[in-house]
Amino acid sequence: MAAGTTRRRNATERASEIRDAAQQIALTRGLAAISLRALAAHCGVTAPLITHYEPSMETLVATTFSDIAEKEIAEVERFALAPNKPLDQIRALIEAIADPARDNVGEVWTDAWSLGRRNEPLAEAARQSMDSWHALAIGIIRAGQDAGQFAPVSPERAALVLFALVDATSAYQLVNFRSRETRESLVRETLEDMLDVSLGT
Amino acid sequence: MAAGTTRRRNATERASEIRDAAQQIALTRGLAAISLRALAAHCGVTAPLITHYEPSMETLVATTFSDIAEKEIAEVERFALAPNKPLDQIRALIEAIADPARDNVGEVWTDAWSLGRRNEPLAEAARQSMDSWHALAIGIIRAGQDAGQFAPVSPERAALVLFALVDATSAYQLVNFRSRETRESLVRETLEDMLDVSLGT
DNA sequence: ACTCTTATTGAACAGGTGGTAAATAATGGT
DNA sequence: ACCATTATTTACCACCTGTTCAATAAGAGT
Repeated sequence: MAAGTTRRRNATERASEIRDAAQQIALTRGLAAISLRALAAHCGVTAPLITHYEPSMETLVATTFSDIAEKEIAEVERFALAPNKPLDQIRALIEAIADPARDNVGEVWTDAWSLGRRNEPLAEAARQSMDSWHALAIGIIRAGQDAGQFAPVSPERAALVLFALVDATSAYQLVNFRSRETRESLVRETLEDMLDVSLGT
Repeated sequence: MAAGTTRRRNATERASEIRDAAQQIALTRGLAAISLRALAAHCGVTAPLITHYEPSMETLVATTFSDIAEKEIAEVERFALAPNKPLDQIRALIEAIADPARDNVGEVWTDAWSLGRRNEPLAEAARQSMDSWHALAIGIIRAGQDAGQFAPVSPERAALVLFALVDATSAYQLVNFRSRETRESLVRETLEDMLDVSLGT
């Protein structure tokens, strides 16, 4: 900071700058790396100022996770629902989820489950975003069944299995278990079997 | 510590006391709670003494995880392989895995995936124990198929799906997503569908 | 120019983290 | 009874965590 020159910013602007910083830290160093000092350094500001805007790190971690997760869901939903036919939609969904650009978000999800045990707001945020994901999948699966293109399994259970596989492989990736190709085809082929459809590579 | 009386223990005894403490801390407060101070307090000893036995917290976390995971695998394996018929074995496997007494270990697994990203020895330990689990399941599945009782799916893929569901539901539990019954039946019913068998409740 | 509001800082606190060097004292061997 | 070994402690280090209080100063309104 240049001598005596303290930049002053309006509250809402600074607040969103801090939330942006929190998201960036979470995506690059994990949810556990969100701290007053890390945020302060990232914004070029002192620690107490962060406290002024975010009195509780616990809830900031939760809202940061929620922001990241909901943003991704919205993006994937837009991409997946672009096609008209359910078969193309489920293909788009799988394609979007498998995108390596999604890796960072997957890491944040694993952090959320681990930290959620001792951070109830975070646990609540995780449950909510999980429900959002399931709702998206269930909608597509129902439509496909109504069109007679998907096997008549329980949409709820199929969605549960789908994301359980997605989430597990996402965690596996953090410790480099198996290859990306193996992890991805595990999800794809199991979904193919469940719905009795063919998803492209 | 009473005045001037410093208990002195032989090295191997103290070493295993520290490792036991690490396991206890991991199971009750998570892998991330393993620290020099926590171990020292738990053993009623000063921090540098812990360093004397465990020069690296990073590797201690990894070995602690490995100890916990391998011990559980050995126990479950003994229980699952007790019956003779593969159908009874897979039932026993599922029953053992679903045991709520296993919850703490599940939490440690989720910690391992999250922390494994920045702790390579831990990641390596996770991969190894995952392979142990898969080997156990694959053996049972192969035997069942040889006996003509299980559907002729790829044993490797079936095991991968089985544990992906187990691992995901284990993570879900940390944030109280869905009920235990829902999580458990997700695993059981999917396995029933895959192998075309009936597993008791 | 002056005042009021408030964004921001500086300085401290108590406690946590892993880690090191050297002094202390208990033990086992002779 | 003495000595050598080594388990253990004491005293540090540098750095991290969240938090509080009062001082500072930038900006908005008049």
